[in-house]
Amino acid sequence: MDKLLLENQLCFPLYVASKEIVRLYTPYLDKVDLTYTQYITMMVMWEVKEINVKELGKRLFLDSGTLTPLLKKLEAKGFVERNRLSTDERNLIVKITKEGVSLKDKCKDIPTCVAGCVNLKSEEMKNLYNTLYKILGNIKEGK
Amino acid sequence: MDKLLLENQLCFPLYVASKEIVRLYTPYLDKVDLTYTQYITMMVMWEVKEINVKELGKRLFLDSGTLTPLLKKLEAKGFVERNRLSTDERNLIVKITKEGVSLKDKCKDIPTCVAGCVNLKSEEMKNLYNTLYKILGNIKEGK
DNA sequence: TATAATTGAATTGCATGCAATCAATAGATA
DNA sequence: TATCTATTGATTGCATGCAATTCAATTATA
Repeated sequence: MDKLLLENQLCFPLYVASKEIVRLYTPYLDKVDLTYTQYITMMVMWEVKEINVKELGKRLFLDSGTLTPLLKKLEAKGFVERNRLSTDERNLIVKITKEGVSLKDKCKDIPTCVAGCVNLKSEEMKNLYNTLYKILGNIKEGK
Repeated sequence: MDKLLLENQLCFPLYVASKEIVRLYTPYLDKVDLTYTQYITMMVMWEVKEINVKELGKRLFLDSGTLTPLLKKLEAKGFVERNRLSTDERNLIVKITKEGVSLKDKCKDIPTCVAGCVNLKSEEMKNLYNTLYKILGNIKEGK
């Protein structure tokens, strides 16, 4: 078997599926003025309300090079506030605003819409979910 | 269940796993002076030897906005040649060079190295592969 | 034949991603 | 206290991705 044949790759369909699903989100996210990365960032904000950049990056698997400009844009849109922690000025605290909180309601139908396009059975979704987190665990372990 | 909770997303681990695996490739690809996108492009070239941009884009799920600059870089590195088709000058034909062919041998151990880090059982890999291609099929169908 | 429609690349502009580096600050230690 | 080290964001530079637009070549059609 040729291991350098595209159709024998596992990473390639993963890479493509990721991009294609993000693309599925685009028309829905456009309506609420978010990009996909901004959307998953808001998910964390809806959950925690307040967090510093470091911890946010850990949850999203993103570094400050991506997050800093992204958070400035979310701030410009009025969904979050950015302030230094007075007791340690190195820490930038991101805090959700009222507008940010109310944005969640406008997003409530998005997951169902996208899931419809992906159209997997519940069992397949669970297996996929578990396998992906297993991969992430294995990669982290290997570091 | 809160459908807007990050841990309830299926797309998110897909998105992260894709990025993390691409990151695993990076140190190996650096040694052969390729990026991940250039690498999968070369996989197609190793297989077909000659192809136009349109068809290449279909195989890789990439458009000319990504491929045009990428192919110019591969040309600058000497791995491919770019020439217009004389019978229809709209078509740009990408052709692999001798250097491009011999590059394959330098890449032969990369898939095994990366697979080692991902570290899934053969059965899980097969299931994942099938599920991902099913998703791609479903998305294409929904269009 | 002249015009319109189509096709295939290239270009442009915006949003990531991420490695590497820098700057500021806090904490530890001599 | 003064200095060294570690931590945390911000910045920079490069490589995508991709939608939208433009451009050139070709094909279809009146």
